[in-house]
Amino acid sequence: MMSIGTLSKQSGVHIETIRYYERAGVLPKARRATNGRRIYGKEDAGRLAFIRHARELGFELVSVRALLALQERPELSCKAASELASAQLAAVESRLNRLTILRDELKRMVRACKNGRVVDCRVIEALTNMP
Amino acid sequence: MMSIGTLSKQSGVHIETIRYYERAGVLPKARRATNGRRIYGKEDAGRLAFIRHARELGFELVSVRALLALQERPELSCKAASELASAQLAAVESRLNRLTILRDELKRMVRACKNGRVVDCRVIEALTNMP
DNA sequence: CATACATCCTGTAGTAGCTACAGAAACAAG
DNA sequence: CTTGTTTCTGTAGCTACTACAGGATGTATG
Repeated sequence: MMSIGTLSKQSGVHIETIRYYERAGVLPKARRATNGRRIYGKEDAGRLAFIRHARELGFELVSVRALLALQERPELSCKAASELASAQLAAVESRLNRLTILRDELKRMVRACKNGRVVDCRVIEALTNMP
Repeated sequence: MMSIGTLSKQSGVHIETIRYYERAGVLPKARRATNGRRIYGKEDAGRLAFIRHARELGFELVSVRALLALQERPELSCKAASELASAQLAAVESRLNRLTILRDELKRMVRACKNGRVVDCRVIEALTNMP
């Protein structure tokens, strides 16, 4: 049981953003105290942290909702859940591949620099022609 | 040497977005034909594809500019380039870690489903308490 | 109890990064 | 020369926030 301010501090998400997420439907309508203020439990902090990570990883709110749906609809058939998860999995693996390539190129540059050599940066070539 | 339409088809980036990138300064001001239309070379397609990948990976345009700067300023000292690359590298590795965790959880769910078991989804827990 | 200050509320407006459309000019085909 | 496509500039709309304004409520202190 905590206020929106406490939740904000705990999750690192701005108060305004929390209210926005409620409006946008990625957070459920918060329970209200008798004075009208929003009250949250600790599971909300988890959900919020998840949304933040997913957003930072490049998923839009539509995809975040899809991922959250996996968590919150145990009545979903195995098949439906698996299809949802598979689709997200494909997107995640594609990102992973490209991030790995980018990382390797950045690493190469830093390493070359340590050896005192002039760096030639090929981040563009590295990512341009991707599978 | 190609028109904005051809570049758009080749790169998969909308014409309007290409013009927006020029305005936003992630693409250089395009050369113009005598009739005023923009002309591009094939290096522009590469740069554009790179921007698109970087954006999909969750980098904002400010970071994209930083990455592009690495490529396009050979006059940068080894130290400066290395610092720029290191900073981006840290951001990339953080994303890689979280994406890997998310992927493993999605894989686990799909696998459990194949075995006919009811899935319990733990994507939230997986990403909530991250280093 | 009164005053002060923090926290919350709703609502609206601003920002980044696109995306879409309107209206005009230029080009290309028949 | 007409028709249709492409491009131009400019503006308006969209998503996902972010930042206020103005008001109500809560808490701490003299």
